[in-house]
Amino acid sequence: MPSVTVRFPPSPTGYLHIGGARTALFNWLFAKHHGGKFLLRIEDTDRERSTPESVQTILEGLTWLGLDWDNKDYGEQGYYSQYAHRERHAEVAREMLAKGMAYYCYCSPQELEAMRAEQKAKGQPTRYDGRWRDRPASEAPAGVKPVIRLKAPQTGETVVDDQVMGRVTVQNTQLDDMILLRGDGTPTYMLAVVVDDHDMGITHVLRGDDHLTNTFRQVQIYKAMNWEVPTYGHFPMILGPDGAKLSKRHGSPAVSDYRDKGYLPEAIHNYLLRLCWAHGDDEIIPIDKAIEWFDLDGVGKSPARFDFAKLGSVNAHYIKQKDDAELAKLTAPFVAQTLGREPTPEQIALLARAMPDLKPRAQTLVEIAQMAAFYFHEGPIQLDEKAQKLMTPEAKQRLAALVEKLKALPEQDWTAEAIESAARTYAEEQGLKLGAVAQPLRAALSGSTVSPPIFTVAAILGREECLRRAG
RNA sequence: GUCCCCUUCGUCUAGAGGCCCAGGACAUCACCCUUUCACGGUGGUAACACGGGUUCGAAUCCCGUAGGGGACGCCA
Repeated sequence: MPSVTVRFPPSPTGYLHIGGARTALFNWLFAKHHGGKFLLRIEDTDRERSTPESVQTILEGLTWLGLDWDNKDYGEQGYYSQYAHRERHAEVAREMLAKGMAYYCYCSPQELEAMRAEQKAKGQPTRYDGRWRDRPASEAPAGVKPVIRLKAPQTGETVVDDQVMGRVTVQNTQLDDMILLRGDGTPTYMLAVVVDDHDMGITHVLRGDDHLTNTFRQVQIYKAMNWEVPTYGHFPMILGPDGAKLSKRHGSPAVSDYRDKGYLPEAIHNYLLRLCWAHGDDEIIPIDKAIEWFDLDGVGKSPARFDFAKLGSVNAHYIKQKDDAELAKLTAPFVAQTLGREPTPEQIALLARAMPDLKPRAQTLVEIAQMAAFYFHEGPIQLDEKAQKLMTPEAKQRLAALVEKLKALPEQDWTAEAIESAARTYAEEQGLKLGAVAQPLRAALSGSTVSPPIFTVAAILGREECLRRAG
């Protein structure tokens, strides 16, 4: 058995959340760092809200991020389904019942609701009052399917030595007798997590700190079963740019949206890694370094806000670093969007050639695609407003004169250097600045006053296409 | 309401009593490079939430206040 086994347990009720991705990443990194295992468990005990589509989305998200789990060969589905183990969960609940660590409670949901309403009205904390703790089953109302509740300790305290938050203590009077098994015989989250974590041999439970208070209840279950309690670590939450919960209002909580916006998985990695975690002054941390450096002592305690500007700059870094041909391939789907059709292999090859001048100008693949759109334009180029303004009669005259010079360049001499040299010579002859010649050419070839270096553009575009556009 | 956690530049963070009148990154501003826009380079603005202690000395330790977040479901 490896010394470290961790898990990522999403509930399949929607997309893969960016916060969930961060949790998955930290677990994955922790496992890799310690030579342990990273397991995936789908928490699908809520049959109402769990969907197979959501499972798919989550699996895709993790795969896109390269967070491969080590139990891919588990069962038919390739992951551990919590629902599939419901019998085991029920068995554990019954075992606790037999040991006197749990009891039947015959309260109806309405009754519990009324109890809470009353407590709230009195300004008391809302907790189950243990009314069925010692009542014999003979007093059970007819027709009610009882739940099984944990007989939790009523005195003393429960302590968690959290690897991130430190030692946290809660008085047992703050906790109540939680439900382990529902009236319909299905396990609650609290029971299922503990049983599965135990059965899967989980050594470290690393998750968002929204689970910190759940931990005390879970520890009580371990104690009742006399099982070894795992090591815990709770990461601070990721908040939206305004400090509120990350939502669709600003940016998005869905990992798939970042892929669709043209972010690279390695950039998401690097950015997420630096939220609540640091290794000195290091900012750009490739995956192998992340594995080497990641550990719980580097995790901070305070929540972090999501900052799109920084994500953008990290993404820009990884774009610049990426191989041109590969980048062209990754950009192709986005080109298809702006183009309205799939780019041809020739167009992708052209994109790769243009890439050295495209990639330092972009933060996302979408931006690359937009910037490259003019390359693929068919028919006459539409000049944007600024370009039109630039095209004064004099500018047109200069362009025409330059085109005449360029016509003298044969196909095999159609290089960026030769074109630039022609433009420079012409500008010098006329006593003009280079820009006075280059800008009209830029407008004619790209339709804009802004583009990658125009002589390179002209070379990539080719003699024929250039003369067509500028002529 | 009860309990738990958190609090260093706008943002992410370094900092584990003297190395800090606080360092890096992003953002921002200026300059340089330059055919446009970027990239890149150089420099600047900018923070220890507040109030008490402890100490020769506190961003670092303790207490309180304020603010933020989380949990209190037969959801996970």
